[in-house]
Amino acid sequence: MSEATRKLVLEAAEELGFEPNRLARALATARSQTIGVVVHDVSDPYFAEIVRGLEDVAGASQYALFVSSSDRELDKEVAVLRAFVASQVDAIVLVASGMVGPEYLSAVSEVLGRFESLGGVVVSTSETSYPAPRVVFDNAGATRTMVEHLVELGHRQIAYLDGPEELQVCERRLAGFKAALDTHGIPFDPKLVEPGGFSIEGGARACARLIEKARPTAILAANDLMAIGALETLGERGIRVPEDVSVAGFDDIEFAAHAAVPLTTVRVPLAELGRLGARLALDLLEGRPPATLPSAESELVVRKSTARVSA
Amino acid sequence: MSEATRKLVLEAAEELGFEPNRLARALATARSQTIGVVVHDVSDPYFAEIVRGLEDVAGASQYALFVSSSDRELDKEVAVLRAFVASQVDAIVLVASGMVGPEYLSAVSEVLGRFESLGGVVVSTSETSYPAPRVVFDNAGATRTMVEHLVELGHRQIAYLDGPEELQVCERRLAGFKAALDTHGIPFDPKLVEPGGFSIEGGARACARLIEKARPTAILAANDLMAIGALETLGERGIRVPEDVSVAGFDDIEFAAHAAVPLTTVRVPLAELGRLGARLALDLLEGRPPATLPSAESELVVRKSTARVSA
DNA sequence: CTGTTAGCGCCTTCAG
DNA sequence: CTGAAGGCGCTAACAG
Repeated sequence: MSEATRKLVLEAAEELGFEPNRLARALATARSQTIGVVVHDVSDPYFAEIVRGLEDVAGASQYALFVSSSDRELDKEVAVLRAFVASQVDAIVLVASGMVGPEYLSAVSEVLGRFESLGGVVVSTSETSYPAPRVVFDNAGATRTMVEHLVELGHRQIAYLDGPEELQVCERRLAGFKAALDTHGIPFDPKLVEPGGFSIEGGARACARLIEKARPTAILAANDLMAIGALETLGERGIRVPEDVSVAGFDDIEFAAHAAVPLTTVRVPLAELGRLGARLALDLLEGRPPATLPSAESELVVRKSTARVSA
Repeated sequence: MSEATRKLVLEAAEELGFEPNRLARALATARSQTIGVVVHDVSDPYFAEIVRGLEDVAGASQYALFVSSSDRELDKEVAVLRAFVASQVDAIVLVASGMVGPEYLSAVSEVLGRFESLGGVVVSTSETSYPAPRVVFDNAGATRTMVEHLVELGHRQIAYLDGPEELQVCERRLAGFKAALDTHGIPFDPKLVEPGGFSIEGGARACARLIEKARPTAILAANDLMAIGALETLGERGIRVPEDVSVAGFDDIEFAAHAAVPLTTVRVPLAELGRLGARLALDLLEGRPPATLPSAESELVVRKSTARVSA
């Protein structure tokens, strides 16, 4: 075939919008240019923002993203992971926090171990016991920072609205909470901890249960969604925020600044977490030395929902 | 091979967690069990909720979802669509609203037309000029309902915070706005329309520009995000909602109920839109007669941000 | 009805 | 350097 013909063919292909079949290419090269992303729930702004970050850098390198929600159920998570490996994704990103307990690790290891031994890359942007390279975020430390803010405002009766206790991220956040109390000589009172779902509704209910049995001067929620739910419950009861009780969130989802009372919270750079996670996965895939321990820093964001303790 | 051997192999496969290679299967069968979803921005709660709905029903039928954001840019959208067809997705779901103008239709048709002529299925859950089977939602009608609510409260100076004018969904919503004014004998005043980005920030700015030049008694935003932005701007200016001015949103994203002032809005059943879209795509893929014109109904949700006009 | 074979579209190898 | 051939893992069509 002459050079001229070659050009003609290429042009014709271009004109006809011909696109090489990625499936066939993937089968031949054992590279699908595809990354599987497991989240707990895509419609949760926390995950949605991370996915966006992932998409931005993965997309720039022509990787397509499979996104699936596990609903914080081990079975679903395993099913999703299985589907990813069956689809020959090049990498899997664990955005969904791992679960506490040995069943999680063993179930997940069974799938991911095989995946990795076949050359698959696994990275994590969350707290998980599965030993994968990860983007580090200090959940415990960030929680301590928040507690410190509350303590500085004079609070000592600090309640904690915990998320789903089976999540490792909740364990870490709770650990930070306890540690902070400890360093400030505040005894830990289990009655001041109330778990609930990681949602507005969950936070609202947990808060309702909490104020039935205790009267804290401050309430720290395990995430912004729960804090927003707390705001709602408090509002219904005529308890003013921050005059009667301070409320703090965690994550700084976009909406935190626009809640009924603008939320004091800890900023977690979600999109950045996603970007770093994707970069880490790409580096590993292309055999580049990954950026030295990619880590995302938190930042205390003080808004209107916390104030000096009154009386 | 004997029956016994067969069983043994199957068991062994099960034990080893063997999963057939979906890529190879896809190549052989020309069915990838994969659906491409184009949204404007996954981190926007509007799209995140729709994607969740899509995922739920597609996942139940073992379809995996590619999700990509176009950022409301034609070039990106075309690139995303091309990538989807190159990936041999079985169906493409247009969640991202189409754009006004002939370039959109021709650019998108070039890719999608080829895709369809090769047996691909295209469906839409949004306003788009591309002639694909779709889940119907009456944007104009829902907007009229909202305007009617405002009119019943005595408002006649109604401003409209429009979204990105190049979006077809905005065109529809604006058309509904104008039509409603017309049926109530309220002259349409272009000064009372201010466009902005479909975001909190965009709404905040548009609202700021608006109140520089006009004093409406009610402000209707093209979506909840913009309405939330308007709430912010109004709050900064000391303008009370709903006492001084009523504000209404559109979509009823989860946060609408928890905004600084709980938003009166129009509920768009987002997750349902996604579910219907996925079902439509699946029906078409499996050659089933699709549900008769799948359509999603809106509902007026009156909360605290709108009130009878004062004075 | 089981067992074999060709081929999906591409890439990589090897020969020319 | 260009061109032909084999194979990626699977399924469909076929022969036995």
